[in-house]
Parts: sequence; C-alpha cells; structure tokens
Amino acid sequence: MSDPTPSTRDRILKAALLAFARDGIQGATTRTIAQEAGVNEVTLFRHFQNKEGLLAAVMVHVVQSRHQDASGDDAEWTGDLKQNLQRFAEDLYAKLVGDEPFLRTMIGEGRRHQDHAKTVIMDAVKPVRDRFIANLETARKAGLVREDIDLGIASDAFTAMLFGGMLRSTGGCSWGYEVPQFVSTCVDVFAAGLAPQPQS
Amino acid sequence: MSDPTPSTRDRILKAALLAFARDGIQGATTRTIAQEAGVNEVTLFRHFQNKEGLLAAVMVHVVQSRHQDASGDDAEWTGDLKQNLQRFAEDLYAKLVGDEPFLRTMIGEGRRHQDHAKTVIMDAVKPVRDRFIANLETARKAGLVREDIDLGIASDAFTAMLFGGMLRSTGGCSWGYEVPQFVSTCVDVFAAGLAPQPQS
DNA sequence: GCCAAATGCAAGTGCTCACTTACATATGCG
DNA sequence: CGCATATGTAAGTGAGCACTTGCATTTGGC
Repeated sequence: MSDPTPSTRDRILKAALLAFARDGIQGATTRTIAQEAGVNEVTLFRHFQNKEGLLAAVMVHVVQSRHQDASGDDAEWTGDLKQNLQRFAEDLYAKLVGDEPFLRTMIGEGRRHQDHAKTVIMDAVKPVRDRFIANLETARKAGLVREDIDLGIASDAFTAMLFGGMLRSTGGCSWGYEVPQFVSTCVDVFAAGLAPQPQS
Repeated sequence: MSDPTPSTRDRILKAALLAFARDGIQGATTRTIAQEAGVNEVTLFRHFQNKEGLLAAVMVHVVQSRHQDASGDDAEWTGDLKQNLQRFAEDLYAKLVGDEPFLRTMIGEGRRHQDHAKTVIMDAVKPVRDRFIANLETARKAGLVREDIDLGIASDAFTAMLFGGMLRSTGGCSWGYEVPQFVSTCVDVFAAGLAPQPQS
C-alpha cells in the first residue's frame, strides 16, 4: 500500500491524463481510463479513492514531468535578441502543440477546478515565464530592449501570441498561412516592438 | 409550431447559452436549463428535439446576436494608427471579457463539436478580423505600416495577445499588473512592431 | 364560447456514471 | 510452504442523466 508496483499506478496516471485531456474532466470516465490503462476499474479506485483523487494525482504528475522536461532547455541567449526570441518561440510553440488537448481542457474547465489550475500554472508555467523575463532583462541591460515597457506584460503578450496561434492552427480552419510563417512574424513584430525607439 | 411564442423559445435559448458557457456542454443539463428559463423541461424538448438540437439553436442564436451587436461599432480609423489600435483593443477586450465563459467552453469542447465551432468562428469572428485587416491595409497604404509582414498574421497575433490577457486576468492569479496597463502595452509593442523600420 | 396550440405536471424508462462489496487469483518474500 | 499485498472478476447500488408519455391547464384567435 505504501509503495504499490509503480507500473500500475503510472499506467493509470498516464491513461487518465490522456482521457482528461481528450474528453475533458467531466467527459472522462473511470471505466475508459481503467480500460485504456489495461487495468480493472476497481484497481483504479484502490489506488486513488475517487475521481477527484485521481485528478489531483494527475495534476501533480503533470507538474513533475513538465518540470523534468524543462530542466534542460534553458537555451543560451546570445547577443542577437531576435534570434533568441525565434528559438524560444519555436520551442514553446512545439510544447504548446504537444499539450494542446490538455491545455484546452484546462482553459475550458480550469475555472471549475481553480485549485488544480493554479498549482499547474504556478509550478509549470510561471518558471518558464520567469526565465524568459530574466533573459529579456539582461537583454535590456545590454541596450537591446526599450526601457518604457513592463517585461512581465511583454512576456505574457508574446506567449499569448504563440498560444493563440496554436489554438488557431489546431482548430481546423485555414487562415491563409502556415505555422512557421506565423511564428516568425510574431517574433519579427515583437522584436521590432521591443527595440529601442528612435524617439516618440 | 411554426412560430411559437417568442418569449418562451428565447428564454430557453438564453438560459441554455448561459448554462453551456458556465457548466460546459457536457456539464449543462436540460433540467437546469429549463429551470433557469422558468420553463418545464418537457417544453424544452418540445421546442428543440434533443440536447444537440438545443445546442445547435444556441449557436445560430449566438452568431445572430453577435452580428447585430457588431453592426454599429465600425469605429472610424483616423490617421493615428496607435490611437486606432488602442480603441480597437479596448473594445475587443471588453467583448472578450463579456464572453469569457462561452469562449472557454468553445476552446475546451470546440474540438468535440467542430461543426458548431467552425460556423461560430466563420460567422462571428472572421468578419471582425476582416475589417481589422482592411483597416490595417489602408493604414499601410498611408505609409504607416511596414510592407514586409502578412497583415492576417499580424491581426491574429494582436487579437491573440488580448485573448491571452483576458484568460490570464480572469484566471484568478495575480501577475503584477492591471488590465489597462496590459492592453496599452500590447498596443504599444504592436504599434512599434508594425511601424516602418529605419532599416534592417 | 370554442377550438387548437402552447405549456405545465407527474411519473416513468432506460442508460450511464461513480463507487462498493465479496470473493477469487496471482505474485513475491520470509 | 505460508502469508501479505496487489490485482482481477462479478455483481450490484444509488444517483443523475436525456428523453418520453399521458393528461390537465392555460391562452389567444375566430
């Protein structure tokens, strides 16, 4: 009971994450989760007392795994701001696409599970944000970023562009351009918008 | 049957929209919708054969009402690009906030109802986008916007910033700034990013 | 006043869901 | 082997859901 065979618990968590992301929290059923985990439904309830307990466990599991994933990719920022932004944008965009169903579920049902949403945000997205802001700050010290804007807002606006682009591209409508072009344009406009102004 | 008393049908539609937005499509129940419409549940099924029919009717109702709302606010674009962007951003942001629960539901469950999602997007958001792009285009002809970027992408990136800001501000976390500052900064960065560059 | 249409009301049907109970089987460890 | 722990199987419980049926009541136009 203290340390159940990891493979069973992990298989359930993995299947549950997939089901919650794909079908929504309301829509996911313990039956299908157990089935897709290759496990009896009763076993699911023996590991996590109820659906809410399973959901909570999935959330900490998500935070942990994203934290591991993100530990390595603190890509070095060179002197070229635009190039750094481009690399950051491509990395982030790929991750957003990879987490698309989960992110959609969090947007849609996050307000009905504010506690979980907040911990996921604080433990998984805030660190990335903080690193990005810090990088912008050093770029500013190097004179590459204008002084009159809040870098937290700038960071949030930039990631929001990419996030919106992901939602659009995965939404099934055609908008007359391709993803790489979208990302590059975002980087271009944002970099130009951050650059020290001639004068106002 | 051909033209049922408008008030009943409309009350159901209104309550259904509210419930779908608040509780999600899966989460909303015909019982609570009928209750909140002040109508017997059977009446609901007599007007719309089933939950899916109700959902479809709600979608066309949404599109129609948004279309009416948007008919008047084609605010004039003066010569000052930044001022135009600021006004557009404030208007759009207010509308996004007003539609927050519905938008969250569409993000979260839209992929499971792609048909409805597409018509809502095509009939309600694309017109706004097209007008915005057209305005950017005339600004470009006036020499206020650089030539080397796709205005469709620019438009989508700009609205995505505002959309992301709305999600953030309504998400219950504090990010160290207030909404008007966020909107103004988005406008500032975007306007600077669109401005014709000195040279690259 | 009369009739048809719209609505209300009470009850019920069949289904699915989260969750439980009781018992059988496997697996690993001393 | 013997025992504890993890898992499987079968069956069931109570609740909520979408949706239906039959009948009573209102309402508005003729």
